[in-house]
Amino acid sequence: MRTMGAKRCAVTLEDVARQAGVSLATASRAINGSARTVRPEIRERVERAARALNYAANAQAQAVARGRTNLVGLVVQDIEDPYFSSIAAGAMRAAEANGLMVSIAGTGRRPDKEVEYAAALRGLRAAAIVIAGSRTDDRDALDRLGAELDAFERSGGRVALIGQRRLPVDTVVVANRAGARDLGTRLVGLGYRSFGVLAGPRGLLTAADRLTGFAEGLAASDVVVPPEAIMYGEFDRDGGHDAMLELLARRGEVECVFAVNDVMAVGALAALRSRGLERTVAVAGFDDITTLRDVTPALTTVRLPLVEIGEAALEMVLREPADTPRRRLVRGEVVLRESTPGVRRG
Amino acid sequence: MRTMGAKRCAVTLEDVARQAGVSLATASRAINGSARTVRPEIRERVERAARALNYAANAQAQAVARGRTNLVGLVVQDIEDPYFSSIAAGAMRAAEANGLMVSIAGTGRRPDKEVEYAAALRGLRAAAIVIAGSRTDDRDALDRLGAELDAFERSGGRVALIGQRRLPVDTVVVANRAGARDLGTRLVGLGYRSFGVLAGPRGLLTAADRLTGFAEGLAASDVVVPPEAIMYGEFDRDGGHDAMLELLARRGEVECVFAVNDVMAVGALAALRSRGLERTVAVAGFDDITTLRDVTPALTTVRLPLVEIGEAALEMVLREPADTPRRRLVRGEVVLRESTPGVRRG
DNA sequence: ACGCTTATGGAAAGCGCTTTCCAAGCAGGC
DNA sequence: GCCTGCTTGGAAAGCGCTTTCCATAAGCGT
Repeated sequence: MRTMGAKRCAVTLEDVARQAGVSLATASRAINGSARTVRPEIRERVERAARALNYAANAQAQAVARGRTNLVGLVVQDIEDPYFSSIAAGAMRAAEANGLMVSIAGTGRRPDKEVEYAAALRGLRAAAIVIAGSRTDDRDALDRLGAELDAFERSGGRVALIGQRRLPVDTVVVANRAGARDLGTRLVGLGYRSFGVLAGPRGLLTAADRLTGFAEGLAASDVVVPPEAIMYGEFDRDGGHDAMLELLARRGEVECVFAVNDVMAVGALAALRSRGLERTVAVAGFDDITTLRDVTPALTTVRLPLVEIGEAALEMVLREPADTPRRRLVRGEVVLRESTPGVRRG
Repeated sequence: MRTMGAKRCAVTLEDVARQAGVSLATASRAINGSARTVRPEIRERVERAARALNYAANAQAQAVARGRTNLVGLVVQDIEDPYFSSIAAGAMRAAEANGLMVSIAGTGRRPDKEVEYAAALRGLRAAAIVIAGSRTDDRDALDRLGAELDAFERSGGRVALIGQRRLPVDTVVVANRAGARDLGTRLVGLGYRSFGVLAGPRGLLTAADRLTGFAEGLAASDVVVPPEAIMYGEFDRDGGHDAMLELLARRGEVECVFAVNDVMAVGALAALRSRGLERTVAVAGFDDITTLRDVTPALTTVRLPLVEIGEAALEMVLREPADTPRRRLVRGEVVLRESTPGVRRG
């Protein structure tokens, strides 16, 4: 661990107190808020001194003395991914509204990094941790995360998870399965009968839930996705692109493809375009990423209120802890656009 | 400011020391690194105790005692904006490589928020601040930011700016003007003669630089953008969309439109599409946002290595301070795609 | 005038660490 | 055997705050 070398030589509260001609205690009470009151005249003097010296209270020292922080940690997979950056934006907005600073860490989709950062945040005595996580099915990583979060909670911190509903802590549950089910139903309603799915990585529960839900939605109308039309791959744009090409190579005749997230769907669209098929094969995604709203053909998808999800997680963590984990369910809403124009069957 | 209520009751170093049967000093030396050595046998005992108690050193207390932090602050306008989230990703990557935690704040494009967060980070005794900033021409806000950063540096912190080259601190300078100039030149080379510009907000220097550079690029070939074809507006997707519509309403005949960033360009494309003109009017953007690489027609733009910019800023801030501010120049590279197919004249 | 409550300033004891400063133990050189 | 010098553990003094706990002064009903 590299740390900075410069020695700090900042203005301290003692400097302020001396300058104002009062005691340390009084200065503290006047400036940094306290149950005790200070005579207005003196408070004014202290404040003036602080301003003159450009005093900024040492938050670390305050944290040590008070035994609490105004720092919350947010752990995401990849801040560059619009899914996570929207969640982060929501969390940051809620944090700001509550006077909290947020520290963000990116795990690069490695579950063990989640544990590592959780430990770091415990060290920082963060007031809370929000993990917008991997939803892996790696039992071992999950257990270690659970243990770490447990230690964090026992030491007085609060925890909320987004999406990950397998740990006994407050969670914002995203109805991936229900959303995908709705989508499947609507697509069948549009007349599609032959489907492919770009299913993302095998171990990723989010992806698996969406696949399951989608299959359920189709099954309600007795449509099935043939196993060989389910292509696994990466969860990103290139993953969608490559999976699409492979699907095309394997089975030419699909009418409609469901990519388990928008970014993959866009990759799929690009792949189809490269074959001149972008108006022939219908494509649907999931998430309704803002930046992707202007692709052509406009993407049918399931809209998730990502910013609100981030806010909800942070607000959850701000409330008094409940004796039993809370869940807050967030549903997605199917948005049909031109990428699934529907079939006219003769 | 709202803070968490729970009192912390975490394992302390004293607990570890007692459990290991050594003094506080020894425990500290054994666990948290020190110049002094500890006999291997004792160190082992301490480490085992720490593990048994699941000890996590209180980073706040360490910071107070040591007088330094491993926290760096990153101030961006809007983490949801892919421009900033890419920069953040780069900065976070570099931070992680150096064992630093990063705290991110979003200003929502309000310059006074930058000052506010800089002050908060000074309070946190952050090792460094990186501001990916507004580049406003608001003199007053700039002065206050300068004063705050000055105080921060004097108290031992390091500062780097991205884009903002008006303050005497280390800066990653983005060659907006040169990039736009190149773009202008290339577009003229493609045969375009009649241009419009979607110029973003009036007070935003980034936007202004890109406009200026673009005009210079055209001027080299004696092409000018008529003032009434320069549309000001918001710096986002809707800003581009609306400005495009207005431009269309005002002057029907432009061949090529330059939007000062990609997000606006996509908005413009959407506006054109709504008029059936997306293949008639050429569009160029700036930034080469990853998520936007799959729009159709593929967007001609100036590629900025955003992730590297974030990394560069963080690395700058990690180096020993120089007596005179460093600048690191980052140039953009024109990428011609189908949104500017070129004109066949004659 | 008296006791009693209430307001308000200061001294000092923490908070959980790091880092002197001391002292003890031990090897080696004479 | 004594002094020097090195290693290593512990006591204690901070780091910059907050928050008791005290002390003093003022307000006030009787």
